[in-house]
Parts: sequence; structure tokens; C-alpha cells
Amino acid sequence: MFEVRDRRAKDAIERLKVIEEKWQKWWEEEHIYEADPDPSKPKFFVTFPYPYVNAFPHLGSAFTILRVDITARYKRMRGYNVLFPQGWHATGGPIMAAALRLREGDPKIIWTLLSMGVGDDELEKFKDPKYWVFYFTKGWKRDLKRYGMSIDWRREFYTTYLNPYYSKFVQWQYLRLKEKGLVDKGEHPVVWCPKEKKVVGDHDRPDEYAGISPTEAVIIKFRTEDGTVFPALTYRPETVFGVTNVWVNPEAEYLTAIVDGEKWIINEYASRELADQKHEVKVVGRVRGVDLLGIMVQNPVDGRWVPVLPASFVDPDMGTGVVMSVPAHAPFDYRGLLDLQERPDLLERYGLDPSIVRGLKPIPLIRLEGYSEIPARDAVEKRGVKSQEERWALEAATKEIYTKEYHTGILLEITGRWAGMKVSEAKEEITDWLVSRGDAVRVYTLPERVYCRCGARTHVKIVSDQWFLLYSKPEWKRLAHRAVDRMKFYPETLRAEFHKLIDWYKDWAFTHRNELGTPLPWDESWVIESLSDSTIYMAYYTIAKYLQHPEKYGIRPEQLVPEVFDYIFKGVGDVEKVSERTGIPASLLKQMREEFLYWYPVDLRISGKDLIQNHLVFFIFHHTALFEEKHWPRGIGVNGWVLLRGEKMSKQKGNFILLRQALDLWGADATRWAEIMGGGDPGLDDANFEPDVAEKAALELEEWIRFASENYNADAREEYTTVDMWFESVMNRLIAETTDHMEETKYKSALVTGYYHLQAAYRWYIRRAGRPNKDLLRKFIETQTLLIAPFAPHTAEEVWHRIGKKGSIVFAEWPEADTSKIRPEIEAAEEILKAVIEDAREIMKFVEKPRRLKVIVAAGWKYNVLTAVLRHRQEGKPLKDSIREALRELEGQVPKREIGNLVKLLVKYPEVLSRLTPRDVEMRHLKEAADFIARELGLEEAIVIAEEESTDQKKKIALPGKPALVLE
RNA sequence: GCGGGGGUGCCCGAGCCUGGCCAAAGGGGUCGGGCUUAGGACCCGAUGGCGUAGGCCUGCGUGGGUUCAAAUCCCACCCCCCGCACCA
Repeated sequence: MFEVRDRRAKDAIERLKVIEEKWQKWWEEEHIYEADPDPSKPKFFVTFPYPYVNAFPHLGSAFTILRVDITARYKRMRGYNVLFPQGWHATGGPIMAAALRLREGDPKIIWTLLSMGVGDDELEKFKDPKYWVFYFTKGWKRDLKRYGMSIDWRREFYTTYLNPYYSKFVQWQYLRLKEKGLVDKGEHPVVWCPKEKKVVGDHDRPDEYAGISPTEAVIIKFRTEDGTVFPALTYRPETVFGVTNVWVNPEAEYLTAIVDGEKWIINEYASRELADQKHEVKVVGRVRGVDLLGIMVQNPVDGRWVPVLPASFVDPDMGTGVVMSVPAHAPFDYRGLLDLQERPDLLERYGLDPSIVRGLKPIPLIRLEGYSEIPARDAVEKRGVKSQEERWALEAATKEIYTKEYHTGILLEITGRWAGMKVSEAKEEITDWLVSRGDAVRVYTLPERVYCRCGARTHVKIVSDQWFLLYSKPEWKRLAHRAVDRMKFYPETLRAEFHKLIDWYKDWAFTHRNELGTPLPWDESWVIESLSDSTIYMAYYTIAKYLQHPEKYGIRPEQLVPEVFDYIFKGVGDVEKVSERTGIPASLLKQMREEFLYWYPVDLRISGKDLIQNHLVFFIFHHTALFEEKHWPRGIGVNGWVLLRGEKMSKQKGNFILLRQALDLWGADATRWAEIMGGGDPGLDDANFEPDVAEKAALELEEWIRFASENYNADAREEYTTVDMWFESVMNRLIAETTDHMEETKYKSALVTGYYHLQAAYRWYIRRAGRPNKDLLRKFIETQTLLIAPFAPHTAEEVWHRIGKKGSIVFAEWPEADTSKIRPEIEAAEEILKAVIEDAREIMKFVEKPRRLKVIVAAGWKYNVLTAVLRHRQEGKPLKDSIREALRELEGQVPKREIGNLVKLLVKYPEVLSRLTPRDVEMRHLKEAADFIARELGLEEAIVIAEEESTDQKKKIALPGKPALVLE
């Protein structure tokens, strides 16, 4: 699918790969990225959310972790002691489900594994979920190393009971949360497989059923004279006021069942679903739908008697199989009723007298702007629907009417005390009222059929003794808000978003079954679900170095009683006693405590935007519950996905690249480069990876190695000229700008500024100066290499050594902008020069064979005026006022008859204010560049003269920063 | 629906917070020139329309508004993307 076609790029990449491997090996041997507490240095702790290890990293995950690595590298160069650890996430269902599916021989799983390079002979091993964890953990680590990640691998770990050390840590967390009253037991609706008796997550279903979750619905009871209940399931209980009849499917079979002591007519599906939702259901008989027709039932809200009628659109397998009919507001009902009225044979077929529907008319109960009294009729007629069999059109009509009525519909008089209210406001109240009268029951159901992977039809079950994290608690929310107030966000707009999310969060069901994870400490039949075991594990990194290495520190999992973590993370308890109780040496406990205190809190957590609404909120919540305020997170950075050639990556479409494939194709540095160039600034926009950019990057990087090593000690010019002054100014300014971008994690901007702009400046410098100044050339080579070091660390390290620097560039000092070298007036003068050349080019289009250019620099008094104007502008005055003020100040010092002309020019070219520079500087600069101008334009000569000395008529249009030009 | 992000020149993409230097950075593509045995490599120029002196006109989703001045600020509308809880 992807290949490097360009021959030169291909060769360059191969050479770069050799260099990359060399330095990776060296870094590892030197333990460069292993960070231990060092009180003499400030620390910086940066993390990437541990990935779920059911596949290898692709360009998307690689992008986010690259932003973490760049942060780590930059901070090291700024003198920080940086901790960048990495762990692996195995908690949850997908791996388990995939392993089970493989045992069943699912071709999709086989294909997925084979496409990631798993050998045929190895497939067998993946039937064990553990193998997935080990296999992909290893794979990730290998890929990240090749990618040049500056990770301290001593702190690596994975989750679940497979790692008892980590499980102990998670259990400590939940024991303490429970003590604080932040977890509780409750009920929770889930999608349930009655055959396998388990919750059916997305990974347990065929793809077409993914994403469908339980929705709230209401069953309204329509009773016959003898009390038999026709339970109509509806999403719109408020429309009960407009019921004209009840529908059943005449071809279906119904059950009679005793539900909570009443006799109900329901379908098989509802009998199962209700039984799983705390209702007592006892099936006592069966009845054909056709035999229910014509029965009269009573509308509970107004006592009207309405008939049970046949409708083919009633799905006998959904809901209860009984539907209430509101023809004024439900297109299906409207059309269904019309069918019966227009075609008496439909009724006669079931032995019903057509007179039964003669008097039935839609009963409006909602007023909807832009529609008649009967919106359902409008929607049906608009689409020309002729029969209830036209499902698709009726679905569309239903969607239209439901949505509009819900949001803008107003209830009519017929609804009694709700008249005048909006549907969206009255709905819940009406439901409560119906329920309180015993005329309705709240239930959960699925809006569509959902099948389990095992083939069974699922329904909604209410799970009891489900455990919840009580995010709804106001005290907890308050703490979380406070944390958000104190944090730094990249981009800053995230702050408001997090405040909203914290308010929005309700309680979270945090225990699952049949998944990998850590057992709930007080009820091991549950496992703590994946988001909930990943909230504060950054603290675990600080001590994973000790816990995960029993060969070195001798700690066993069973020694990790809760008191150990209390002591390490909170300083609670007596260390000697904890030591005595656990057998862990007190000195080691103290060391871990010290290490935690040194590294914590997390300074910056960088993640993809997908984790904003879940993990990152949990991350904040749990820290505030468990840690002292000084240990709450300090920063969050977020970035978008990675598109590949402008499209979402998708295995199906074939535009999908694993990190390892990218590394094979372009090597580490070029891949990193292209990822950042695709959109490395923080934010919610997606980045776009272009393979061509990676190829180009490889060429540029190799070129830089060549250029730097050939020129660092090369012979160059000794004297220091104005042009050198210009380049030195630009270089320092670009350093400052790049540094600002780095601080904001705007890595694309930093790379554009620190590399592309600097390179462009150097090119112009050479064009201007011919040969570079010797000192500046060296400075340029050093600066450029340092500025790209976080992005292309291997290339930078190579250059660093080739030019004879000692030590690793990893710890080299980030360039400091020398602000004394930044000379705005020189840069402005250079801008003027460029403008002169550009303008002259424009004029040359119209002049035949010019030989000479006269550059007429504006008269001195004009500079005085503009200087004053600029001063007023900078005070915030509008342009016009600034000019007026300036002229008033300088009254008598300017030639009156020329004022009008100057004002006109200034209004036309306000940009000259931005490059206003002292007249002598402009004059000198242009004079020195006269030969250059002539050369650039292909003229014999260019001369620079003052307006005062010129006799040309043109001289009048000269402005400071925009000399008059005369070509002859 | 709720919440969030976005619509810029042939394409990608910066700018928008802090209005004028924005016909709008930088790439890519295309065209022309240079270098060269050749080049997909490198360098220079052009790339909305018109224009025989540096100009004029049109223009940053659509329609209004504020302002001496708007891609940038305000209002309304249209369109696209993402999340909404057992998917990590």
C-alpha cells in the first residue's frame, strides 16, 4: 500500500536508520532516560495514558506519545529532571472476548492477528487472553524504543490480576474510597444475554449491533372491564391524552401473564425483560393476536373506552408487543388508522365490523409551529405515504415529528394541568403522575434488536448490587472543580470543558464481570472496570521501580497491605510499624516515600481527545479524593486524531499504518517529523499524516547532517557586517518564538519556526552575504541542531557528535535567545529592502529594458510625522486620530502643502508603520545593499538618494519604509 | 437532542483570542527560468481577475451588523466532524 518510491529518499532513510539504531543502543547503555530523584534539579513528570494492549501502536497512538516525548526532551534541555514512564493496560473485555472468539474460530479475529504479522503457528497461543497481554506489551515496547521514546523502562508494568503488585495498589484505592463514602451499591441497566447469562458489551456483539444501549421507556396500562392489562410500551407517555385505540399485531402470538399480581397481555420478549427488571412475571397462557381484536380498553387518563385494533407495523418482538395509538402525533398510527378506515376488508378479515373505526378521529394534544392541528398527517401526506407498509417513509416521518414536538411542541388544553408547557418539560412530570397512580411502569428496553455473539437475542436487565463511584456527590464535584481551577490546560479552552463535565457526571458503575481486571477487594465476584482502575496510577510509576523488581528489592505482593500505600502516598502511619507488619525494610519504605514526594504531582498528562470525557475526568476526581492538594495534577494537554492522507485511518479502506510499518518505511526521525508537521499543536482538530512529508523530512534531515558536519569547521568570512547583524537578530528572535511555542506544547508551530523559518532566514542570509560569518555559521549550526533535537533526536545526536560536542544532546542546554542581539530596526530595514525589490519587479513588468533603479528615500520630516503617528497608534488610538494628533504636535515643522499628500499615502499604505525605522538606518541599509538590488533585478545599477536631493517628480510618493522608485 | 470542534485561495494548512504589516505564512501541485549528460535533487520567479510605474477589482461557509478599517469583533442561518457510559 505504501512505499518509498523516490530513490534518493529511500537511500537517505536507510542511512538514517543505521544512525538511529546506533544512538538508541548508546542511550540504553548509558541509561540516559532512567530518572532518579535529584534534589538539586527541578523535576518534571509527564505521562501518556497507558494503551490497551490488544494491538500494536498505529500512527494515531504514536502521535500522542510523540508529543509526550517531545515534551520530555524539551524539559530535559531546559534543565529539568524528567520522568517519562510507561505502562500497559489490559483491563476490560476486548482481549477476553477476542481470545474466546478465537477459540470459536472467528475468521475476523484470525484476520486481525494475521494482518498484524502474527504467524499461523502462533495463533493457537492467542486463545489465552494472557498471551495477548504479553505479546502486545512486548510489541509496544519494541516499537516505542525504535521510535526514539525517552522512557524510563524500569517503571514499566501492566494491569489486572496478572500483576498482583498493581492489583494491590488498585485495591488500596478502592478500600479508601469506600471508607470515604465515595462508592455505593445500586441498580444499573445492562444489555443482557439470557443464554450466556452475562452483560453484552460491544465486543461481545457482531459489529452491526455495536453502540446500542438501554433506553428509558414507559409502559402505560390500558385495562379491560375485567381488569386485564394491555401494557403499551412508549417513549412518549405524554401523548396518552390523544389515544384513539390500542394496536396489536394480529398475526403474532401473545402471552397472558401475571405481572406483579395483575393479568397482562404481553409478548414473549417483554416477559423476559420484565422478569429481569425486578418484576414478578408468571406466564399463565397464550393467546393469538387476532383474538384480542375488538376488545375495549380504558384510557387511564380520561376513562375513555378505546378498541384494540390490528396493525402490521407492530413488531411482535419489540417492547411489549402492545402499542398505544396516537394518530394525531404518530405517523405510523395515523397511517394505520387510515388503512383500516379506507379498507374495510382489513377488518372483515379478522371478523371485525368496520363500524368500529368509523368514529375514530385523531385527537390533537400538542401544538407544533409550522404544522396543522394534526402534525402526523402533515408528515405522512408530505411523503405521500399510502400504507402502513411503507416503513422507511414512516420512520422518517416519525423522526421528524418526534424531534420537533419534543423540543418545540406545546401541550394543549386536553392535557389539563400541563396545558401550555413544553413537551420536553412536561414529559417527566406526566410519567411520574402516571406511575404514582399505578397506571404506568418505568422500564428500560433496547430501541433495536441486539444479538449476542452467541446468537441469542438480548434484552435489558437491571443488575442489582452493582457498585458505583458517587461522582454525583456535590462535595466531590467541588474538589474536582478546584483542581481544574488550579491546573494548566493545553489548549486553555479545555478548562471550561472540564468544569462542565464534572457537573454533568452522574454516578459511575465501576464493577464488571467476565473481564480482565483487579478483583473488588470486598467482593471478589466483581472486577474493577477498565476506566476505574486507571485513575491514579501515575503515582504507581513513582514506586514501580521498586515494586516491579523483586529480584532487586525483594518486595512480594502480599506485603503490600493498604497501610504501605497510606504511608508512601500520604505519610500516614508509623513507618517502623508498617515495616514490622509487612517485613518491608523501613529504609525501603522511606525511600519509596521520598521518591513519591520528589516526583509527584503529575506536571503534564498528554492524551488524545477521546479521553477528555472519561479518563481525564476520572483522573482529576480520584486525585482530589485520595491525595493531598499539593499532589493534584498540574496540567493536561490534548490533541486530535491522526488522519492518513486526509482520511480517517481504517483497516478496511487499506489506509492504515502501524507504527512499526512507518518505522520500516521512513525510520524514526522522519516519521516523527511528519507526524508533527501534520498538526502537532494541541487542540481538538485532527492532524494529517502525509507520507510525502516523511520522505521529504528524511532528505532534509540527512542534508542537515551533511551541512552541519561539512560547515562547522569550514573556512568562512571573519568580518561582521550589517547583514550578519540582520541574521543574528532573526536567529535570536526565532529562538525566542520557538521557545514560546515549546512552552505551549505547540510543537508544529515550534518546528515551523525553529526549523523552516530559520532555514529560510539562512538561505536569504547567504543570498545577501555570499559567504557567512564564521562565528554566526557555527552558532547557526549549533542552534539549529538544538532546536530540532526534541523532534529528531537521533539526527541531532549524530550532528552533535560529528561537530565534536561532548556528552549527549539529550542534556544539552536549550538555546537561550540573546535579546540584546534582536535589532528590530535592522530587521525592518531588511523588510524595506525586500519591499523595494518586490515593488521594482512589479514596475519592471511595464518598463522596457530598464538599466538603472533610483531608490529615493523619503524626506526627514516624514519620519518625524510617522514616528509620532506610530506612538499614538501604540497608545491605541485609531489611525485617523493618530495622524491628526501627530500633525498637530509637529505643526510648523512640516511643509504645509505636502501634508495632504502624506496623509493620503499613509492611509493607503498603513503597513509602512510596521517597518518604520530610523531614517539613517534605512538609508545606510539600502545604500549598502545597492549592488545586491541591482544584481537581484538584473539591472546595471541601483542608486539610493534622499528625497531632498532628488529632482524626480516621483520623489513625492516616498514614504518612510517605502522609498519612491524610478526605473530608467 | 445535549456537549464539543470546525468550514480560508487548485489541494493541505497557518492566521482569528490581542481588527490595519492579509491577495492572506508555509507545504504540495502547476507553469516559467537557472544549474545540469540527465534529473523525481537543488536555486530563482509566477500561480484570483484586470492593468504599459509600484495600481484597481473580487475575495477567507451564507446573510446582516459594528468600525475610518474585518478572514479576524457582534447577530442569525447553512453544512461537516467527534463524544454521550460496560468501547477502552
